[in-house]
Amino acid sequence: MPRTPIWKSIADDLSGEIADGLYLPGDKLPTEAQLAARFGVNRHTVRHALSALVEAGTVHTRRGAGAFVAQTPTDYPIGKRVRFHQNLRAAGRMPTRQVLSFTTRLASPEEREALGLKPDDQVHAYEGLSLADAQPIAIFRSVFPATPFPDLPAAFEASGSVTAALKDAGVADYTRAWSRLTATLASATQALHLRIAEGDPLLRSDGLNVDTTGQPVELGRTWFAGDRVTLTLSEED
Amino acid sequence: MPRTPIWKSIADDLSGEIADGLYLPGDKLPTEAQLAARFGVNRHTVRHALSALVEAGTVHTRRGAGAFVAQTPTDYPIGKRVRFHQNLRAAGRMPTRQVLSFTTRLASPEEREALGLKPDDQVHAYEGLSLADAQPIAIFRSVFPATPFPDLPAAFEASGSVTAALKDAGVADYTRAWSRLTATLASATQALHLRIAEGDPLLRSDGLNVDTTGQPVELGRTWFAGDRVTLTLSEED
DNA sequence: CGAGATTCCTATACAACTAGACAAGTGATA
DNA sequence: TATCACTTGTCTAGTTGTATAGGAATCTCG
Repeated sequence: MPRTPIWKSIADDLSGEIADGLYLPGDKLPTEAQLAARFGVNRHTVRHALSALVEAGTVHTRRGAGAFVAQTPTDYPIGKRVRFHQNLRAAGRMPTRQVLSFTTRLASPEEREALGLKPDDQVHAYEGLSLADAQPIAIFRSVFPATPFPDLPAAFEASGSVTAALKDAGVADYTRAWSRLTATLASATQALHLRIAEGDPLLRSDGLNVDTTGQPVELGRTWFAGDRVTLTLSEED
Repeated sequence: MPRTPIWKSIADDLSGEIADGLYLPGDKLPTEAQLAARFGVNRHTVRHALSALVEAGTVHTRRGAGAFVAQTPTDYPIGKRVRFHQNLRAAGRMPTRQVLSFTTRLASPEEREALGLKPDDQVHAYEGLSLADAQPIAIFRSVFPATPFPDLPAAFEASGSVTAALKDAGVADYTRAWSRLTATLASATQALHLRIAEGDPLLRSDGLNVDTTGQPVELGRTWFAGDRVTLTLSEED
């Protein structure tokens, strides 16, 4: 008669309470010490239970911060040609962008090459997180040449939107000059942002946007969480 | 879970950006608070990373003023990697291929779905390696419906080329109906074929080819070695 | 049955990270 | 000059991650 392990019963209890809505997605669970006290077991036993929930995708943990109820993990289809947001909206997801940083700095050699800049030229670098239903989907970094758009940071500050800020700067429309795709592994910080493990696969998409006159406007690089995202290309787009 | 401490990963990121010339000697780095926001960590973690850079002599800090790139920055060696650029459109028609297997079997549910087959329908499965400069670039698996092409194996045996064999079967031309891209990790066997390490990143491309009448001809799946290959999307794709 | 291996759980210690608060120093401005 | 917002330095406290060690129950196989 195989007795059910305590950690399993704890895991069942917790996932039941989560399913009952006792803890909503994003909520913090009690600390391991509190749970250990509540169930009258060692912290390690609680950890075993929690790691089972992490494995199942029910919760996700952040060292030093706590364990949090995860959003429902699903696969997000993303079209290439269509705008990222509209695509997710169509799929019934709530798309969000979270700004991580917006700085002005010197351009790297690769950025100079792609944007056609001179050695001392500066760029605006915009980094952020793309989320769907509060689930991180991708990390992006956009780089804009600073010379043609000196007021971009201010305009971005005011409107909170890059597209709006670009419009203010006179760029009504732009098109994709090229896209390049490759696969990489998540670094520790990338994994942290995307709430995945270090070494998980990422789909990296690089692209250059140019205005109607062919002048480079934006050099973008996006890292998609490989196990959450599928990039779809269809002939119709 | 994080094999690499986050502070170390941050330190690597920052020293890489300094090496890339984003910040020149004497330049001020973003404030600890800004970096903490960008990397999504606590300020203490950023401080840990910065103190490692100070230790290494890359930057120096002044209380109340900021962190500055040291005058004698240690430029670090850039590993020159040869990257193979591959157009997604042409991906199915690589010059040098190595046949791993050519079998006829029942279709899987996914294959039935994509090719529009009935439960008992059979398919020809063609697996192989794509090579460039005698180096394995990708693993591919193509699946053809057996009913329209009963003689494909024989024709392939004779000509050694799938395109030629298809032509014999009356398919003069075909086009790509859709492509789906995602990132995965290399399994042990995949790693062996591609001569990479298990757990290295792979770029997985799924695609369906249809003939001029819209009839499915080939369902393909290709795993590109992420370290070696960049997929380029032209505007027509 | 019995010995060894495996699983389950406890216990301890330390490293990594978060959180908040306050002191000390800088730089710009009135 | 005095002030004030901002930045770095330091401190305390709490939480999760990992490593090690060991005891007890259970499973496996000769």
